[in-house]
This record gives sequence, structure tokens and C-alpha cells, in this order.
Amino acid sequence: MTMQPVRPEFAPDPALDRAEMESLQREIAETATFADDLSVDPLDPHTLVAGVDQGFSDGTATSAIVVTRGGNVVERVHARVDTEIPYIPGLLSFREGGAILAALDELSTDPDVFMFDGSGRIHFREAGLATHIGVMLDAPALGVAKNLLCGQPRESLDEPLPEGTRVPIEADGEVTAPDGTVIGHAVQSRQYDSGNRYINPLYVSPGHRLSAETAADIAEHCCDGYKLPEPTRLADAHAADVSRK
DNA sequence: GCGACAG
DNA sequence: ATCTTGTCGC
Repeated sequence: MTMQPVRPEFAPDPALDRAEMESLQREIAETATFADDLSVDPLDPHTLVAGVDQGFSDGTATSAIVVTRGGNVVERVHARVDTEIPYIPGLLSFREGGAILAALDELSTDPDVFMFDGSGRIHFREAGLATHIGVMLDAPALGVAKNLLCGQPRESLDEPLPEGTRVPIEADGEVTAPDGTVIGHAVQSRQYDSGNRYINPLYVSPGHRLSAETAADIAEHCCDGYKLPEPTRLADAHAADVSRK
């Protein structure tokens, strides 16, 4: 019971109607900071990075959190909660937030950075899952998604990108930020050197207290031979393990 | 009305 | 996200 929300009034209540959820997201976006505000160097090997991911089975949502330091696991927790609402693009945090908060309540470690599965600022109202939970905790947070929710890549992503490539994602008409604002990046964390198949990039965006650049730096820094950063991979595996029966 | 949409 | 075995390629 160490990790408690600093802003419980922003809790993602699944009972709210759509307009109320969107209204809350606008308020959260106003509270969020998309600039670096950390007490530690996020790339330092001593930094505690928490990967957060969810799994669903039957009528329950399972959230798993794996805290890493360097390449080692420091703590692993999980929590199960009844699924309240279906997945609705743009309102993901209201479906998964409850399980995440329950898992955070089980955490005894105090992470320096939280890495969520999904988007942060790459969101219609700049209030994706990573922003919502990050603001509630008032902790540095970023979102790592496998697909792009909205925004416009500065350069075409139709052709395979070389490993290490980073393409800015800019706000367009469907995002509340001024057109052209860099709300995140497509990050090619892994790519095959040869062959027919190719790997898609990650879509990394700041959730809270991080700049788009630093969020991409952290995601890239946490990768170790796989497309997904280690904290996310480990949380993925743990969620899958304990999620099913 | 059309299009488009994290997990 | 989830339902699911084999299979293509390095």
C-alpha cells in the first residue's frame, strides 16, 4: 500500500458517461506536464523503471507491474478486477485504469518512471492511459504503443525504417494540441538486417513530466534485443501468466 | 455523411 | 486485448 494516487479526484470511473470521461481527460491534459521534470537521470542504471501491462480473460482484467533496475527485476505484482466497460478508442484508461490502480496498491517499491502499454500524449485530447495514470500519481510516465492512435508522422512510415530511426508524430486536426506539435515518436527499436519480413516501429509518447524526446530515449534505452522494452515485455509475460485461469 | 481509432 | 498450430525464414 505504498503507491497511492496523489490526485484521486482524477480516478478513471467507468460509470461516467462518455461526455464526462472526455471532460475529465481535458482536465487531466491541462494538469499534465510534457517537459522533463525528474529527480533522477532516467537513463542511469540505478533508475527504477516500472513496466505496466494488462491481460483480459473471461470477465476480469489483470494488471501486472514489473519494476526493473538496470536489467534486473526488483519487484513484481499484479491485481485482478472485474471488467466494467468494453474497449472504446480514446477511452482506454477507463477500461484498464481500475486494475492498474489495484496493482499499484500492491507495490512496495517507489519507481522513478512508469512505462505503460498504450499512448500518453498521442491521444485526441492529449490524455491517453500513460497521461491519465501518470497525472494521478504525479510521477514521470510514458506510453509505449504498438499501433498509432492518432497524429501524423512527419515522414512516411510505409517503408521499413532502419533500426534506431526515430520519426516525430505531429498533432493534426484530430488532436487538441496546435497543429505540428510533436506529441510523440515512431521508434524503430528493432529491425532485421536482411530478409523479407520487417518489424513495425513502436509509438512512444510522454505521459507526464517527460518530454517527447526523453520518453523515446527511455523506451529505446530499455530495449534489449527485442522490439518491446524490457519493462513492458516482462509485465506482458507476467500478466499473461497470472491472467488466464 | 465519411473516415478512423491505443488495448 | 483474445481466439490458436503450424510454419516460414535466418
